[in-house]
Amino acid sequence: MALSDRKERILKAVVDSYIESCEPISSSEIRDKYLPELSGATIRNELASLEDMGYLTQPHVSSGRVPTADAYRLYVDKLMHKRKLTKSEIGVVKKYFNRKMRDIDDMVKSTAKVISEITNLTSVAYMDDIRDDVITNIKIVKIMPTTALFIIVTDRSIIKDTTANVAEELEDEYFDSASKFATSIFSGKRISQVTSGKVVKEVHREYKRIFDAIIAILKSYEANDSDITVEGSSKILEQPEFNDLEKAKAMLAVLDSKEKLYPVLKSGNMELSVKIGEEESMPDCAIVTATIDLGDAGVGSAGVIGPMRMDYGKVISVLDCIGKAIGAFDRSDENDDDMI
Amino acid sequence: MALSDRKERILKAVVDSYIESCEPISSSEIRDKYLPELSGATIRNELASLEDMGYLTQPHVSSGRVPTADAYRLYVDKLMHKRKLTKSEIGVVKKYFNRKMRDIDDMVKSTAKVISEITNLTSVAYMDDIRDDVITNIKIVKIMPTTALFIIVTDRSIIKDTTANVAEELEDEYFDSASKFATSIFSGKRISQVTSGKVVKEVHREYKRIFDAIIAILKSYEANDSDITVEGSSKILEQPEFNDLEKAKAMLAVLDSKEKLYPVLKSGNMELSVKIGEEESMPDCAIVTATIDLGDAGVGSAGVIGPMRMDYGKVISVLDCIGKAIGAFDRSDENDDDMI
DNA sequence: TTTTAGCAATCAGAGATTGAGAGTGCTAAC
DNA sequence: GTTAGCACTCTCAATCTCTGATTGCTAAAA
Repeated sequence: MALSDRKERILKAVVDSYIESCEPISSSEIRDKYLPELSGATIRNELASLEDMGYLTQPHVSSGRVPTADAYRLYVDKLMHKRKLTKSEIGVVKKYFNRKMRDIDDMVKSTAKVISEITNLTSVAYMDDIRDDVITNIKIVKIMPTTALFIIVTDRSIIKDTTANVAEELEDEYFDSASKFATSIFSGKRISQVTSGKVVKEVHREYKRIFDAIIAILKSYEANDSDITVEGSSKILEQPEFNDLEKAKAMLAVLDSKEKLYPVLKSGNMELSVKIGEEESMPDCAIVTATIDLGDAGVGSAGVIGPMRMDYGKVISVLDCIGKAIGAFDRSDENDDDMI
Repeated sequence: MALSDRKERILKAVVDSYIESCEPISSSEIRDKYLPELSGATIRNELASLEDMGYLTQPHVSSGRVPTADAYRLYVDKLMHKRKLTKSEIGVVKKYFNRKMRDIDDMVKSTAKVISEITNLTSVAYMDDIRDDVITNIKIVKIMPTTALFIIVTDRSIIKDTTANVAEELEDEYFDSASKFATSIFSGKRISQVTSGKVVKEVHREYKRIFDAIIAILKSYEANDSDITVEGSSKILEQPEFNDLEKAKAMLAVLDSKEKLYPVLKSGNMELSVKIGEEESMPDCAIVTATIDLGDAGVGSAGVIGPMRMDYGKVISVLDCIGKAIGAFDRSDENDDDMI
């Protein structure tokens, strides 16, 4: 059942207004600020009808209307205007990405930080898990008398893991040949194959310990919920809907705990996912995430967590812009004249 | 001016009670629960005297007494009983540390997590900065056609930094000799010396780009305030003193921002530091931190941030216990039979 | 001199009451 | 189908009152 054009305009006015002020809006306010060609009574009739259809509610009988989750859904899918970022906002993005990134972790943290700074919301960023990565190269390097560094390169990321407990008598040459052998065995295999024990079946006497170590390392990196970065969790408190201390507590408890956050984030796997009021652990919240391709560094996701009443147009534009900025960063890096 | 024994007992009763209940305590409650041999009137006289001396205040005239920062100071320094950890608490610590630690970061995060879990307070942990580390070994490894990994080993930690933009034609042998040469130049030098340009003065034509890359990497790791781990920041909201939303916001804003947190934590450099209400950015808070020696992995600090009204005895015991657990972990690691 | 009992005085906090203001739904006219 | 007008409902803030907690002071007792 499609809404009439007038109903849509009124609904959009309600959502726009509520996003801006977080106050229920009255019929007269809609007339004054958005639709002066209609009378208050007409708007009231339409509001009552929209309420019957489930798009609006009233906190109490003598207050204005407030959008429901359904209204936000429709708003995002159909009514909303995307808005362009301002110069200064683009400047902020550039500031964050026009510098040397130390590693993936640095990249993820910067991404979260810039999103939070521009949107003024709590942001999240994380790399996709590495189970489906395909191993391309393994190197083992002795860096201290009894310590070796295992470097496992995949098609999408690089794992560097220090392991102590190396016999002193093993020399560089041993690790060179172990590296070559390990590469020959593991390369082309998915990490999930390796950890499930499907790759190493025969006993490779000489390198058994090395192989065991590699498998142990990969296992420890699987399903790694601790790699979610959350930025600006205190910003959630700036939102009027979380002025209620109990709600604020519940919300922050989820943001604080990667275990609780993991299922909230990892469920959708789309280019752009907008969840509105769908998460039980975060009532009245919306979660907007986008896939971000870091090129060589891997694929991850980033987004924001905020009240349903968030500026979706801005948030989506920001995620879009950051995706592009990271792409540009990747390219500039390759054309850099810092080549060694 | 030393306090009489009776005054100390009364003061200790007030602090103990306030730590437990966060309620102002009245003279009659002190008598009933702590000092039944005294009468209410006598206690009232002493309370008035302690108030004159600056150890107590009254929220309002018909309420009980509340300790001041000075009272907590005296309590920690002199009156407090340290308390032993329970079996189950020690069990929690063991659970966290009896597993393979992936790297320093993993270690720091676990430390923060276990502290927060046991004390039910917000915890922090971080590694000391690396400026004074002495370089012992440098290795450069080609891991992809145009990407090299720089490994810089110091006396206290290991830096692993991926750098793209390597000319394809450079072979393993080149990096082997570059590694050896770099080690010969840099080893024994402090990182601060290298980044301030005091080491590389002559132009080493052949390896200039390599050296520049090393210096750039070290610079990016200096003064690294982003490596503070905060755990359980939402727990601060469980404390009654932060039921005031404005206070909670201010507090969380500091916890959220590593830039603001850095000066709070890095000022004291003692074995055990107890700051009570000394930080402007965190009024009514106490910050307890202890130095934690991770052996090979480096030296760091960990502690808690909470209301002045915290269970100091427990907190200090926990930090102590964790210091020991990490020491034990280090040793067990060395005697492990997983040796390669 | 120190301690204690008793009592008037003080003040916060919880309820109850009130009035103003906001906004609606309904009805009847346009 | 649209609009003006009005009675009705309900929240919110302000005000008041009452109760209970706790003190400091005074004067007597130890």
